[in-house]
Amino acid sequence: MRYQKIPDETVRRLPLYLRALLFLSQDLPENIPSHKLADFLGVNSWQIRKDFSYFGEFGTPGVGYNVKKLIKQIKKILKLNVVNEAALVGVGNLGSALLTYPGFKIYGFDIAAAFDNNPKKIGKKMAKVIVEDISKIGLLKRRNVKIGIIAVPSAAAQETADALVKAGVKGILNLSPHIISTHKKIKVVNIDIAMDLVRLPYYMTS
Amino acid sequence: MRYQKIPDETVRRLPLYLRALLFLSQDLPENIPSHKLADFLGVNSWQIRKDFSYFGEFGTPGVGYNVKKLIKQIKKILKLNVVNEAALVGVGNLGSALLTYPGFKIYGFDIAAAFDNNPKKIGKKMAKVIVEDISKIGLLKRRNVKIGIIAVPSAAAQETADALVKAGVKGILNLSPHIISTHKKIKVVNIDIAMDLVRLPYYMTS
DNA sequence: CTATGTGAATTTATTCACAGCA
DNA sequence: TGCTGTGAATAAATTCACATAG
Repeated sequence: MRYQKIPDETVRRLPLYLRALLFLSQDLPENIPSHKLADFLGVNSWQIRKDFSYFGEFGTPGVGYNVKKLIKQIKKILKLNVVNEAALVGVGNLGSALLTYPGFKIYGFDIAAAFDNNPKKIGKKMAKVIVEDISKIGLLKRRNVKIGIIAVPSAAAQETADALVKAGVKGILNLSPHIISTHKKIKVVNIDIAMDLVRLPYYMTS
Repeated sequence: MRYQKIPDETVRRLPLYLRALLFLSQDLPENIPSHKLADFLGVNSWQIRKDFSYFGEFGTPGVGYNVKKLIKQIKKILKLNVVNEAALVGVGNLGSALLTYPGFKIYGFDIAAAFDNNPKKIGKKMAKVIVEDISKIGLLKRRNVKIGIIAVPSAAAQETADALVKAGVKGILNLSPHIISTHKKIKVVNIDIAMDLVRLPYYMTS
């Protein structure tokens, strides 16, 4: 099973496993069996074992998985074993929330730059970064930042994406409701909270 | 095909179709063929036709789909044809972003109440609502609010969920990274931006 | 002719069940 | 005995190809 394509669904779940393991590792024995992790996450144990099996064997029968080793492995698979620097564009409410959110660090993420077009915001220090003028976005190339986060109003999303790609960014998290188009080598992940909110009534009983 | 279970994946895509149609309907002819909508969304036309086919036939061969009728249908399917009132808990950066986000309205959503435990915020008017003390959350029952949005710090997520459910809420959008457990009749949708961000390095080339 | 709607084929993902290791 | 790892079975979703409607 070791050398085959990893299902997309498995890749989607790995971050969830990682988050759970990082949380549980605070006060946990050295090893965790798949069913314990499964219970915590509300999924099935065979799902977890199957997912892990795509990457090789890092569990011990009768014992479980070594938590530290497992965390290390998942980080390696997801390429989180190095620090990933990201640039934020748009320091509104949402952007500010991201800047001040301390939770990215444990995944090896660091928002290393922030841009805005509002003169009132430019130059201000937020969290650890100083907000820069959007026109300076090209500097990302030199700084070797490969990830961009779009938190600008819808109407500016496409041009922001273009500017990010031009600045050498290879992956984009688009938080605007606008669909952006890029070269297909660029990986784009979209989050529109409205899209998830809107699904609730369909599933709600009564 | 008309009377069978609707695939979850189809339900997940319906809001995307709706968003695109609402956007396109601004300056569009009366009808749109599936391939036009598909191009706009970057998906395949047969996917769209298949998805729509689960709900009945509302297209016209040789012409396409009547945009207005289609919007109406999708809204009806998703139960968005009535106003859905939601309550926000936690008026930090993220909560504020949601409160001031005007985009929910077109989906029939209205954040009708906001709660916080910070005395400095209680009583303040934000967007259209006045922030109330978290202890007043029980009043939602009387106001018939069925949807809750959790935007509080991780550590308070579970107690917030419990309070919301006690107040009669049937659907929860959990924006905290904490996994909340509720009665299984309650529909919970989780968004953790970190989980999506973290997936980028895996897919990025070079 | 154009575009829908859908059975059938294919691909992908989930679930099961159990051999085999510690 | 307890738990992993995985082939095999099942289920679900996607893709195709085309009959059919306007």
